Amino acid sequence: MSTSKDQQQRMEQKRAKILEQAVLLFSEQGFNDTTVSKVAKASGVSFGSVFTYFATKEELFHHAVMEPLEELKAGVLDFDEEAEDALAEIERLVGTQIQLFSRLSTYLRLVVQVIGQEIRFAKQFEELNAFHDEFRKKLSLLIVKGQKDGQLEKSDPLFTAGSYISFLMGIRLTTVDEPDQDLWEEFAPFAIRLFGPIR
Amino acid sequence: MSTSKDQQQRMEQKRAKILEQAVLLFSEQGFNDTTVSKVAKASGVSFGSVFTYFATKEELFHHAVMEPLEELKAGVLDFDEEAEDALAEIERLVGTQIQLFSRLSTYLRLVVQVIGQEIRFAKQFEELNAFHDEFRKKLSLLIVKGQKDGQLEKSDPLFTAGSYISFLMGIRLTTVDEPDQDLWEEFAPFAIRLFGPIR
Amino acid sequence: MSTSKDQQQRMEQKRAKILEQAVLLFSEQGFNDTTVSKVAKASGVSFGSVFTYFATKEELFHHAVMEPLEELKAGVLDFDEEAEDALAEIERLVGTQIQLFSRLSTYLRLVVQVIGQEIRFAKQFEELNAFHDEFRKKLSLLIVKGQKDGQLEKSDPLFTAGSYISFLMGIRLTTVDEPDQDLWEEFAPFAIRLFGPIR
Amino acid sequence: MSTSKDQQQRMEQKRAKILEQAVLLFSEQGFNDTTVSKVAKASGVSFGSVFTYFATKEELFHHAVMEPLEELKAGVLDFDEEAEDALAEIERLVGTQIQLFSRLSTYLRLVVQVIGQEIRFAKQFEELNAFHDEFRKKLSLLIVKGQKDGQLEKSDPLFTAGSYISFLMGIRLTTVDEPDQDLWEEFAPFAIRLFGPIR
DNA sequence: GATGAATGAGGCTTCATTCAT
DNA sequence: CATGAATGAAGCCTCATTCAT
Repeated sequence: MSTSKDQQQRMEQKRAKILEQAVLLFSEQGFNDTTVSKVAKASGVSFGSVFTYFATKEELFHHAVMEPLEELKAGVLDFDEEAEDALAEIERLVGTQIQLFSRLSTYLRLVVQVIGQEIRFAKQFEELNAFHDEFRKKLSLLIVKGQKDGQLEKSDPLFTAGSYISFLMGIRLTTVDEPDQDLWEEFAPFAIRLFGPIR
Repeated sequence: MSTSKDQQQRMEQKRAKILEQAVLLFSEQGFNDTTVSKVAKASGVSFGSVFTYFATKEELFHHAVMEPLEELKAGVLDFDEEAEDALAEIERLVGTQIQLFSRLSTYLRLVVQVIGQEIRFAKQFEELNAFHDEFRKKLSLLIVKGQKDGQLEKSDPLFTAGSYISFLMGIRLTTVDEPDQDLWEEFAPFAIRLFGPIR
Repeated sequence: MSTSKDQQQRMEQKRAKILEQAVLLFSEQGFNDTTVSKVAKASGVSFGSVFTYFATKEELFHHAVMEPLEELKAGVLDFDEEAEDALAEIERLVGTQIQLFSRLSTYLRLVVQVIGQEIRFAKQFEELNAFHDEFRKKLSLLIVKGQKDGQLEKSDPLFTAGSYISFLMGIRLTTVDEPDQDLWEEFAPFAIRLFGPIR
Repeated sequence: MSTSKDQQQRMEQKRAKILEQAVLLFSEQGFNDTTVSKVAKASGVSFGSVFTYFATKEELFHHAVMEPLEELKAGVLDFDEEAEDALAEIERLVGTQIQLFSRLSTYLRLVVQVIGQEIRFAKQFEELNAFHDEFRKKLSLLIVKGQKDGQLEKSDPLFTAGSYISFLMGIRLTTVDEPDQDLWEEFAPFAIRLFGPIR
């Protein structure tokens, strides 16, 4: 065994540290203004070491966008589209997701960059888009149920779901991060309004 | 008289052409990936001429962000916050503004960039933010009236207005531009829901 | 006319100067050890200016190999393959070409590099090889005539021509440039021996 | 006895393997384009191990040039400069040496690199040059004898010997390695012509 | 002795800005 | 005012060498 477990662990941590700082810097300063040197400094790693873990800056960016996506996916898709009480499930899900978006707010700023420049970041955009579609479709099933049960006003379910996602992203875009207070939660009632709850 | 009116007019046109292409390129490729040379080529102007009209690239960007803002401002603030029928005015305004956003969709992509990197583009961000505040405040007056008149459900008027703006920006962010069909209009009913219309 | 003749001429000269120094440095230090910075300094030009004239270092190398080739071609192919007295023509041509090789000795060191690394410099190698073939074929016509006329001993004409060229290149390889005396001319009699002159 | 004979032998083999691959890679790709990592991979040895056997890349190159030189020396100097029948000895020696050059063709490509950049590889060049001189001098003794005995035409013996060596190196330079057929042998008659055999 | 991660110097290339014509 | 060549700072990436395990 050439590399001990210790060694491997330290490398894993280093890689994680680099990625973490990369997400932060990319999200704040964008791809171009985030130099590899800045990432190295922020991670407490030498310039060259960044390339030990990520072959190119492009690849570093790719991983910075992709790896946290898994957590986002898990959190966002964690609802029951066949829930007995559709409206209640929607209310629950909105609360959870707004919290999630608030927590991942740094990462989401990075997502905004990718979406904002689909051509430049085509590869990453495609993946995000696929996830967007998946989410929208699953959510619209729940919406359909709510409408059938008379809990929600009629409206195209896909557009309804899309509106909700746009709203979430829009908040991310227009809300300045304030560490002390959390404004995100205030938006939950409005999110629910988008679904057209009856009563 | 060294510069005739003709000359002046030609220069005015040149400047406009450069700015137009700058907005397009900046919005598609971001600040860094948009080189002065690209702008020159796209505008059919010599490389050096760009600097005749805009002293630095930074200044070019500044004008690209600021000058179209006037049109946006005019369109967005063009409503009567003391309208007799607040809900009707809101419905009208939503329609108008969604059309406006659809039309200025290229420019708004540029706005997204600025908002997404508030630190990098602090100066421009501040101006956009000021406008955001102005819009929010004026709109909330109308919302207050609607709530008083029993046309709208109760909710913090500033947050309501903010939700609406976030929604608009969110659509801009998540909607891929499709030249042939206009999806924007589909979102109008959902925008109105955010205001909590009664009945 | 945006660029005056003067301007154009100065640029032409600058380009020539850069190329000249590039040939010299590439031939002495090889592709990798010749940095663009060295070329710039040697040419009395700023670092960036090299890229005004040659888009990449690779391109600079390409031109350094290709442009002087024309002169070499002209000089080397300047003989009459149907000459009445084939042997006399060969003796003349050997003298001329040895002088030419002596004169172009710097450039030929560069040619040696290309041939020595056919894979690395595949594109340039191919061109040199094509020229090699052309030269060999034309020369072998003259050799055939000399053999028919009983002036030369029998031997495969293509190999004979090839031997002669190898010999020339071999001299270039093994002869250290001595500015004061010219050793090249001493090799002429041996070159002629390769053709197998009778008497 | 910390290192057993077994251990020593394995190390010896490892070293040999590294050197062999180094010769191959240096000859094909040159000094700079041959990275230590490539050599390690080609030798089936870990990256760091290369430095166990050769302190620096420079030293690895030095040994790659120097060690096979011994075999070349032995083969090339293995003739009797006082042979009874000088011409017969020359004919024999040419045959042997052409075979040798054909066999060592990879190594000789490396030699070409060193000669082609005498300044960069001054140290190695000097050694090759010393050998060149030794060979030339010994060979010229045989040539002198052949001329005295009326077997060879008169000509400066040192230049004659030098011409022969240049010819060999020239073939190495201009002949593309073809694994299946051996073109080298075809050049033997021409090599002999350089010595000016009478009859 | 073997391994491969860590380091940072150095090279190519891009590009905003300057300025002579 | 228009043009585009000249400049050099700054960024990404490679790779020889070091060294801890």
